[in-house]
Amino acid sequence: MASDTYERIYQIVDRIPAGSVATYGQIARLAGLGGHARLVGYALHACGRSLPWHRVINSRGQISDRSNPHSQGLQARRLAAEGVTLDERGRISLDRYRWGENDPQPDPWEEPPTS
DNA sequence: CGTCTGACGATAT
DNA sequence: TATATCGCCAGAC
Repeated sequence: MASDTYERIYQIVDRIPAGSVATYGQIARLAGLGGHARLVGYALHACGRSLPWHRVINSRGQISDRSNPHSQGLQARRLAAEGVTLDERGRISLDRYRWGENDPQPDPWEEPPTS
């Protein structure tokens, strides 16, 4: 075990449901780390476990750059396998897939009031 | 024990 | 929207 801090992070990440994604900052907050998102990223880098780390992305809705480019492709592939689609720019719609806010509520403005 | 680095985030420009 | 900077913590040396 690396430390309680990391363990806490791993627990949160393990809770992310398939088809949803969470940001590093969001996880840091849920783990009681405040806004220290960097620790989440570093923890995941050192996890080396069967964690769904691919469901964790940065606040821009993109897959963060890392030392291993190969891992980026793997993450994108895994997300796609779970139904998370990517933009042409490689961005994900956080509004749509963000963990805890993925409630389908299109609310289509069918007819705007003209009064 | 000092220094550097890293899978981030928010703010300013 | 993209780029530049700073802050923050935990490991590796």
